[in-house]
Order: sequence, then structure tokens, then C-alpha cells
Amino acid sequence: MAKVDNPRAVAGDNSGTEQAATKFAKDALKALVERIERLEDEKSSIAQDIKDVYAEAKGNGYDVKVLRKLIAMRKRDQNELTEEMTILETYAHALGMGVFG
Amino acid sequence: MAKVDNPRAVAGDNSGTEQAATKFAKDALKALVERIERLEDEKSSIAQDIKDVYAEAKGNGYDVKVLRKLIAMRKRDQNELTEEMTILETYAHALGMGVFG
Amino acid sequence: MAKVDNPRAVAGDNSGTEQAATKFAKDALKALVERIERLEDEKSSIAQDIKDVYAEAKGNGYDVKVLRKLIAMRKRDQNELTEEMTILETYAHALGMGVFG
Amino acid sequence: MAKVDNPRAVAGDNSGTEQAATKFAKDALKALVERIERLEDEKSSIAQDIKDVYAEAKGNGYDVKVLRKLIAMRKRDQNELTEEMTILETYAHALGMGVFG
DNA sequence: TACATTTAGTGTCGAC
DNA sequence: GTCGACACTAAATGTA
Repeated sequence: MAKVDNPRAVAGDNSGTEQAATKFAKDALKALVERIERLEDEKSSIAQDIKDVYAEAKGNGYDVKVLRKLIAMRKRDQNELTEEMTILETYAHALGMGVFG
Repeated sequence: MAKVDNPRAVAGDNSGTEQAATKFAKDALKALVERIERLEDEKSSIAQDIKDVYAEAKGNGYDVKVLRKLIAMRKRDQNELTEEMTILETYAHALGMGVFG
Repeated sequence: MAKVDNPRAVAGDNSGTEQAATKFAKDALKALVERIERLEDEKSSIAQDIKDVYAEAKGNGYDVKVLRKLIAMRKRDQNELTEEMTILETYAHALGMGVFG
Repeated sequence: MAKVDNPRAVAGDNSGTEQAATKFAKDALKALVERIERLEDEKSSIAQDIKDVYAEAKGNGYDVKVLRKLIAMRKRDQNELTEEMTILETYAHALGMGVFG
């Protein structure tokens, strides 16, 4: 098991007058970690929401795969998109594929 | 297969009395897409927040790479724990044993 | 740690005249597992070869991303491909995107 | 960006003295694609072998799902072990400690 | 910039 | 036959 249950492991030194400072350091680290974990929870939650929306859309007859492609395309730079399609056609043509006419 | 049970949902046909229905369908698609994009924006926003927190932590002298590892480990350990219980049960079942009996 | 070092754990019963049979069962399981792991090693090895070829191609000026797309397209059923493109165009048109003309 | 340092490699231009060079480029692309496809065939073949082994195991009364979990665990445990050592070292370093001391 | 890790998407399998 | 879960593959991100 790899979990670090004991923050003391981080401190390295609990002797003498360092105790208070060490405790502060431990608390700060703990707060930091928990702050990040809270944000990651939120992110996961929204990711789940997105999945739910797609599932609902599927129930309404939409083609989810195509929806995803569509949204991905809307995100991408137009120039890049057309350029990529161009080179894809070029390659396809070089191989004698007729997909793009 | 790119299935569409109800092609009318996104049909380009605007003739006759279909106009209103088509418009509704278009609006529905538009609303759906924008809803997803809004959620993805939120997700990206939170991802950005996380990056900011890491950057701030780095400014405070934390080792970001180590932080990431730590958090990943904390996340994974829970999964491992539950997975280990799962496989134990599963394994017991596969051998025809009663629940841990 | 989740590793099952001791196959005896699988047996559940080593008493009496069951010992020999249990040993056979253990050996059979061990052989099975190792057989699968050997095959997975081979698979990983070839996967690595493929990565190497792509890297080499990249060094020769090929666009790896496009190459992957191209090869993926060659694998897919033509009817499915064109149908998916059709519906994608339909959706895109409904949203007023001009990508496909 | 779909970069192509050497567009000549796949150019469709067949005019003048470029013909021979173009043909070479086409052949090179074709050879490359087929080489990758051959490797992918091998990979698929082995993947199929693995599936067959699992199917055979299932026929012999093994619980395939459990088998998969077992094998995944065996693979992961090695990684975890080494990862745990890595993070320990990393962590020690982040705290300014000498190597484990 | 190239590499490695992590995350999303796609295809496959088993259950109902 | 459809639905949902799992595993695998491919893309994106972050780091050195």
C-alpha cells in the first residue's frame, strides 16, 4: 500500500524548537493537497454531467459519436482543420483511395 | 453504424409544413451542443484553476511534480483498496466459496 | 500491496487427500497465467515496433497524425464511413457551419 | 498544425521531370503504410490468441474476469513497487535530504 | 521539442 | 437484441 497517512513523514524532523514550525508546514501541505483534491472533485463531477447529457441525447435519438466529432470540430482552428483535411486527401490520393472523390 | 432513429430531428428539409418542426429540431440541436460546450467550458475553467494552484504552490517552494505524485497516490490508494476487496470476493466466488467463508 | 505471491491462496484447502489435486490445480493456473503473460509480452513488443516505425516516419517528414487517420480509415467499412460523414455534414449544416461547403 | 516539411513526399504533381520522383514518393508512402498494417496484423493476431486462451480457460471452468484481474494485478504490482521507491526518493529529495539519509 | 503520463473515446464483451 | 460495463486504443497535457 502506497498511501501516506502520516504527514510526519514529510517533516523529517520533529525535535526541539522545530516542532511548531513543522506543524505549520504540515498543516499548510495538508490544506494545499485538500484544496487541489476539492477542485479535482468538481472537475470529475462536471465530466460526469457531460456524460449524462450525452446519454440523454442518445435517448432522444441523437448519434452520440457524431455529436462528439461535431463539437470537437467546433473547437478546432479552421485553418488547421482544412489544412489537415487537405493533406489527408493528398495522402489518400497517393494511395489510390477514392474516399474524397 | 451512424444510427439516427429520427432523421427528422436534424433534417435540412425546409419545405411545406415541415418548416416549424425543422426549426425546432435545429434549435434543439443547437441548444444541446451549446449546453455541452458550456459544461466543457466549466471543466476547462476548473482545470485551469488547478494549474493555477500548482503554480502558486511552486511559487511557495513546493515541488509540483512531487505534489502531483502524492495526490495521484492518494486517489489511487482508495481505488486499490476497494479493488483488492473486490477481487478477493470475486476470487472467493470463483472458487465456489461462500462470502469469505 | 495487491500481489498474489502465494498460489496456495487460490486453493483454499490443502488438507487430506486433496493435496495432490490442489497442487495440480495450482500448477494449471500458474501455467495458464504465464502463458497469457507471454502472449501479452509479444503483443507489447509489436506495439513498440509500431511506435518505432511512426517515429521513423516522422523523422522522414511524414505527418504522423494524418498517417494514423489514414490507416484507421482504410480499416473501416466504406458504407459506414460515408454514412457517418453524411450525418456529420447534416448536423454541421443544421448548426450553420460551413466546413463542408 | 498538420506539418509536412517535405511536401514533395506526397505531392500529386506528375508533370515534367517530377514524375519519377513522385512515383518514388508514392511508393514510399505505400510501403510505409503497408509496413504498419502488417505489424498491426501481427498485433491483432496475438490479441486474438490471447482471446482464444481466455476462451479455452473459460471452457475449463476458469472465471475469465477474475483471471484478467489477477494478471492486471501482477503487472501493476511491479510498477507500484518501483513507483513507490521513486516517490520515496523524490520526496526525500524535495525535502533536501540526502539519499535516504 | 520530444517524451511520458494521464485522460478521453471507441470497440467488445457479457447480461438481461 | 439492446443495454451497460470493461478493456484497449488514441489524443491531450505536462515535464524535462
